[in-house]
Amino acid sequence: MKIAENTKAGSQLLSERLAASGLRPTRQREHVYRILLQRRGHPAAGEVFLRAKRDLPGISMATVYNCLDALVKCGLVRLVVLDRGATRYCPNMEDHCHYFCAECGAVFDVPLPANASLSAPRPKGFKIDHYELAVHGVCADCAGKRKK
Amino acid sequence: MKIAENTKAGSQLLSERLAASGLRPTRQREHVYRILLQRRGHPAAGEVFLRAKRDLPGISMATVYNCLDALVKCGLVRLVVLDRGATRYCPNMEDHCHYFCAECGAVFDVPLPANASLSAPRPKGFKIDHYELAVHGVCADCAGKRKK
DNA sequence: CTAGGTGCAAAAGGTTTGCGGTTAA
DNA sequence: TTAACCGCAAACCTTTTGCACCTAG
Repeated sequence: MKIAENTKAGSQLLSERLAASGLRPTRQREHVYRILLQRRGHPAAGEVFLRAKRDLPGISMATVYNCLDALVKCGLVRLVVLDRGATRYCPNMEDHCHYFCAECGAVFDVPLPANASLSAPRPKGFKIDHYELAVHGVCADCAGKRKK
Repeated sequence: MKIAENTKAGSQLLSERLAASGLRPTRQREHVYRILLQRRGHPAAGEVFLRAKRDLPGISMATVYNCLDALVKCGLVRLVVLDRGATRYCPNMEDHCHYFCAECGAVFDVPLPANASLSAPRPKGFKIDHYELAVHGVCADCAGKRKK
């Protein structure tokens, strides 16, 4: 199933999901969510803030964080941390892993096979919420540049 | 093979590995490495700093970061980021994943099966350096406390 | 001797917090 | 009406940087 990308479907999904978590839909949250959907590449809060300001000149950084947290809380967005730098946000909730280029910081989503599951033993009593698989390395572009 | 834990073997391994990366062995680096080996639980730089000060009262935060980076560079330690909080450091270089309790912040190492490998397609030309698999959830202790 | 490492202090990010004013239900 | 949310600014914490002094090879 494709992620809702047009405005109407996106807004409605957003409202429902927020409501389900006891959160309100607001112009800012809608905007932040749309930015995440449009911009593949897993932007960090700072980049989301800059883009959001284009349409909502008054928006503040604190609000961006509030919106991102709300989206994470209602299950529409995942938080992705890959290095010591800023946290990124990923609106793709399907099972996938992140290929991360340590050189340029690019992130590529790669879907995981439907049957993917962890066969390793788990700590006794540990309640799993979700997995996060990151593959660190160098992307094709950077590998090319490096040779020169 | 067990990780070198006694002082002599540890020091020697450390010297060799540092030298192999063109880095010098120093009292501080040795100390930081030993702290990481002794303290399971993947401490962050701040905690390493506090422990290091007990024996090396003059050590500075900048040096701790320098040491940690040196250890990462020479392949003795891995950097682990799990949330928006501070980066952690893991001296276990065997294939394993991290079970992370979102409630108390505890981290449990779980070895991966020897044949573990990723069957998913990778982005064209991407050169893989290493994987990082994190399982987010709630540990047994916290799950227990939560019920009350 | 000298490149590399250390300690200090200041700065640079990134994220969180408190508070008065605003808004969705 | 009112609890939730916003914008602002300051605080906070982690990490990086510049520089003078020290040390391993």
